[in-house]
Amino acid sequence: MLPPVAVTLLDIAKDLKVSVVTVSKALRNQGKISAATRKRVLERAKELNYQTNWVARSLVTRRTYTIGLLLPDFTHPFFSEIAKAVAETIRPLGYHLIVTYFEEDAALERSEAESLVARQVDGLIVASAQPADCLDMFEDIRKRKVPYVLIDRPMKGARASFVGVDNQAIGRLATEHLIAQGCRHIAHLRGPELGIAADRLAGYCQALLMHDLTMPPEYVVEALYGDQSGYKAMLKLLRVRPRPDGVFCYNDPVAIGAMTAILEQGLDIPKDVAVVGAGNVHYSDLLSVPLSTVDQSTRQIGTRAAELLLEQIGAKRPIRPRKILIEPQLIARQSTRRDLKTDDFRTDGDGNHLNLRAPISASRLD
Amino acid sequence: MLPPVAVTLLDIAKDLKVSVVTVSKALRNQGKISAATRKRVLERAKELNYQTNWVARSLVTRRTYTIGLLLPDFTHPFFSEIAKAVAETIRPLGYHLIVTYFEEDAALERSEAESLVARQVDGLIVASAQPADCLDMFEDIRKRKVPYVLIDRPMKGARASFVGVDNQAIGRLATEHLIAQGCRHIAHLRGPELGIAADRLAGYCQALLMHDLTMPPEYVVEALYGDQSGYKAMLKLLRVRPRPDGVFCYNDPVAIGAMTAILEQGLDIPKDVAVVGAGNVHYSDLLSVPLSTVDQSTRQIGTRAAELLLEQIGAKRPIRPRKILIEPQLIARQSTRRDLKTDDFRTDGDGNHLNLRAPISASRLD
DNA sequence: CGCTACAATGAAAACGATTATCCTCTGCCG
DNA sequence: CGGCAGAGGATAATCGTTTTCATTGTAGCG
Repeated sequence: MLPPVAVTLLDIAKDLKVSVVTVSKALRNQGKISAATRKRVLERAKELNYQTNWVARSLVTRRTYTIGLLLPDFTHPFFSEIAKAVAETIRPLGYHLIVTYFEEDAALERSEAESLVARQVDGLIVASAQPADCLDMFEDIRKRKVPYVLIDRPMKGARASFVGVDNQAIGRLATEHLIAQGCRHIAHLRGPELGIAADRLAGYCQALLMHDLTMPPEYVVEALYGDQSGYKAMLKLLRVRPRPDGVFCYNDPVAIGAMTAILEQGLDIPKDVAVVGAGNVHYSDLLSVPLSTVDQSTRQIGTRAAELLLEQIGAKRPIRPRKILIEPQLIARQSTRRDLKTDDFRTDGDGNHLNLRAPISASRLD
Repeated sequence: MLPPVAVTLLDIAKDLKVSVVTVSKALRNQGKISAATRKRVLERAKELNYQTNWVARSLVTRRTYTIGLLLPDFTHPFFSEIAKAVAETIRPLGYHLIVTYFEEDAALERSEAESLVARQVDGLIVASAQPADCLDMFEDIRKRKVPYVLIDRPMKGARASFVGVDNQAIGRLATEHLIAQGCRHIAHLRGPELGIAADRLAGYCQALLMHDLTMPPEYVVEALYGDQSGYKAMLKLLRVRPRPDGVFCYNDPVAIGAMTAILEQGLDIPKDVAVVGAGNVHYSDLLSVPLSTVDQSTRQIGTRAAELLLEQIGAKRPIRPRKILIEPQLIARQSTRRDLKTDDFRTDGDGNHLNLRAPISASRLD
């Protein structure tokens, strides 16, 4: 029977009549140790089922091999995919993830950040909801010399690396796709977040300009995040004349709401109105009309952020912050492609996009 | 300017010309300390922006205030909801969550469990993929005296508390609902997992028996997890005569695949074939035919598991393991209710089930 | 043989807290 | 005046590692 509490270096040392130092070195295969004693130590350690006490080790090495992930909500598929990608990237190096969410509550976010720092995480990845003028949280973190990387939501003034999508490109891609499909009256249901929504709007405008299309101001209607608001905004939009024949929606949920409204009015998608969303939420191809969307390579955001962070953690001196914008990709489905019928999608047999149990990202790995 | 590295108790102590112990006691408001010095300490600590070094504290208290969450995949909405519920429950007590996933890889699961234990987590919540006969992982954990709670997938022989759904009740509820809707030829697309799928199948049989209905063996077809397999299995099922007029599917993805197959054959849902799934995956009401399903109160699983674990952590002696089965709830939507049309659902205006950004669980809190 | 060089090991001092124990006042009472 | 109690605080030990540096022992070499 093994001892009731965990085996320590000292136990092994006494057992072998050597010093703790020797055992420690042997186990880490570091420093000068004869092959013979090393072998003895390793064997005995295995027999006793020794496991490193990471708390003790961390105290002296000042490395916990944990990184903190601070998210608005890890239930949201966008963030949970990021979390997974991060975890996947850091795992081979022995890192673990402490995740927290703060539900868009800036105060909670600050206290959680502090708490993670107190736990001595080696680094932090944050999708922050701090108001634009409020940088003290980041100042605090910087003072504590904890490396951190921002994702998804850029923060002006926070001197840290950032990884996100090129939101302007999203707007551009979506709008250009509608144009290519023959739409000439293209509207936009814009989102509420200043930064992101503004960029997508800018991309939309840019694309229109490049094709010498101009739209009346009523063509841009503010929606919020969810489909309810998309539904309402779309109803408003459908009363505008000339009626739009294409809509670029801030995100997929908004697009879903918009589609509901359109169908309810007895109009056809995409014949009467074509719809593009953004985000490629993983069920968007299971809807009654599979939704065209712009994929934001969610996994890549996580992966790149993790890589950047690890690089910073490994570095002696702080590294110059970098800004990485992932290029989005258009995914055309039935809600915009007038040449296709439902069944072409439902049974396209590539076997990926219908499989919910497989890693959701399987069809999007790059 | 604050010191470049973190402030320690010693810094405060020297500053105030008292001992570290005094500072420590003052900050924790414990032991005998005069109100005056306590106040002085607190003030100075705040000024210097002192933060507890949790690693150091953990080393001596043997408490890390972290709990490990070991999941097959936290990208899956079922598990990410659980994770959130757990996090929410433990947060008020100062606990944090270290999450890992193992993608149904039993070996990876074992190594991750070991790793979490080495990190001295105070407890563990596991949705295990260990084969039924393989308990050594749990034995190891028990030997290390780390409390743990199993969720979702029961493990015979692991002497630990378990929280999950009553899968048999799921089968019963779903089948009885179909019967109540007038179906008389009720088939089942069963899942692959022995434990869970078997229970749901048993519930299905039980319900049939109680209503004196008997089915030919061809009415039970094995599907796997995903919608691809549901699609194929349903095609097979549709060739059986008499053709089923109701199907209970192992889970929502399978049901979605099945619906695709049914619609493709030119049949009507629910008129020709009614469909029930299980799980209430959060987009099941956005499908072309909103899917009736059995809700498994995912949040409750997380909450109860966390409560059980905390109780165990707080206890001096190990607590007798408990088994908690959450009662599932039927959610009738259009795929079974012949009295309703699509629009009744699409615009039912309760505002919750359409809102994807709001906490997904908002409509399911109990 | 004496000296250097190096390989293998160990002793002691961190790391930053907590816990148990011990000391020193002060005030009070008989 | 002696003794005692208790409040308030200090000292020392501990948690399980790593790190730095000193101490061996052994071999190589002129």
